[in-house]
Amino acid sequence: MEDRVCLCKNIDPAEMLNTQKALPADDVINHMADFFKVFGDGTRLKILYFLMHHELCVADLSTLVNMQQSTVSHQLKLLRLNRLVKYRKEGITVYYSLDDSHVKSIFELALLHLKEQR
Amino acid sequence: MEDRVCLCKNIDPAEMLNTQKALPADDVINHMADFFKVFGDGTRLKILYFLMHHELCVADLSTLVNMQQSTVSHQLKLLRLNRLVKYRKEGITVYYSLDDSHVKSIFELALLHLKEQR
DNA sequence: TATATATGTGAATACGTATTCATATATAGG
DNA sequence: CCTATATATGAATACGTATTCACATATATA
Repeated sequence: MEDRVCLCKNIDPAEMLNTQKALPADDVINHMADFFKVFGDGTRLKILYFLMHHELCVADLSTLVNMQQSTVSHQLKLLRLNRLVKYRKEGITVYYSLDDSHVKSIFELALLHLKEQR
Repeated sequence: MEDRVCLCKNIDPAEMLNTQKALPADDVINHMADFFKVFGDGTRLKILYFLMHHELCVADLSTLVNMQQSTVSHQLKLLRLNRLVKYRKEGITVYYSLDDSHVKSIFELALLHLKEQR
């Protein structure tokens, strides 16, 4: 980039500085991006969708999403790391369930957006 | 996958079928995933954030996000295709603005989620 | 028409990531 | 202890994608 502070073609430099200062810090932005990335995959969306209705073990989940158990395990790990799901062990099987109250609202917003397009 | 309809380790086969039927169609799921993918990138998040506050031309946007104009143009195209931003041409310069009422709510939900983690 | 400026775009590149395979780990039962 | 079952995980692979570079396009102005 140039070594000027601001190119300011069309808005007031002072206002631009204020706008820039109001931007969330880079790590916040990155966390947000990571959060949305989790929702940016069909398999994970399906998993989350099913977990909105049931607590489910890995085997049943992999049947429902029609993917290999290994794939589902990998994705569940990602969902766990992002604290969207939690699990409970019962003997040999592991039951997963939602661990975030916002998942449903987020789904609904996305569907709203899609509906408003032709 | 196996040629059985359902492995049904732990939930009732009938209920599983119902759950499976209630899942949005694959193309809806894919559209949702694509929608979230758009938010899954820091540069685009910043662009959207700035457009929440101002209508802005490409040059000013690229200054604000501190990225090359070419990069910003590419990302704006993606945002346009997903109908998240609209533009207005004035002579030689192009002004972008938000084209979706849900962007703000979506940002807020993400921030809520992040706040609730340690 | 020639030039300058703002934006858009195709190709190349480097990096991320979803899936699969093979295998490891953990646990229950004999 | 041995076996079967459920889940987790590392390596490999194939594919997607964010960015940059170089250049094209469009528009205003001299």
